[in-house]
Amino acid sequence: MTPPISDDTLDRDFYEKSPVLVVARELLGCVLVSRLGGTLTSGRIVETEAYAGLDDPASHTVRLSRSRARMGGHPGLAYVHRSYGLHDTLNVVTGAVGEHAAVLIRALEPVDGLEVIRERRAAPTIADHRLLAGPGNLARGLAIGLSNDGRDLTADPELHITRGEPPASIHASPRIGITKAADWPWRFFDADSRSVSAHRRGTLVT
DNA sequence: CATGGGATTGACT
DNA sequence: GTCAATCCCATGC
Repeated sequence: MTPPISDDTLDRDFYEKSPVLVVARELLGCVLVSRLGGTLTSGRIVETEAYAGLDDPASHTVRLSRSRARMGGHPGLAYVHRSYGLHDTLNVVTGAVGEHAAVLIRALEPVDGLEVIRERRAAPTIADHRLLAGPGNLARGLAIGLSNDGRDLTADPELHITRGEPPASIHASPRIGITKAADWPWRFFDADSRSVSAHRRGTLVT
């Protein structure tokens, strides 16, 4: 029996806000919960990136048809993308239907299911706090794959996000690994977390 | 149908 | 710091 969605699960109103930068910041400190693969695994979100709609040259929605269909849909739906043929990455659609905005979840601090996460990562020498650092790593650790594209995170017992304590200090920096709009400071991270994926300097936001 | 780029990662110099 | 693995999808012939 899968437990019901809890009261503190982020709802449609949370994801529907604009601009996407606000949602990207507010997701920091929330907890991504997965029961995919039959075991509870979860982590506290410490790093996100915002991708805006058709005016953001770096967003998949301007280039990829599947992304365009997904990101133009309802806020709170998962958009899972395979990157470099190897790694799957998790995004959440935000804003109004047709706005084509999404937030990429880039890093978590492990909370539940550490043993299973470590098995899935097949990385015996990695420190606990680094197991879910990086978008491909967290998807692997929480058993999130391409087949989970389109899940509704506001109503899915197996994949959703719950409210948490916001970080004391949030920094912003340019987004990682993109070539277009590479100077937009749309990556946000918890300045005090050791689980942030890349050690790039940021500027204080809060 | 052939080709090339990409929201990455870990191993290695 | 460099580099290759690997596949989805868009583009062009």
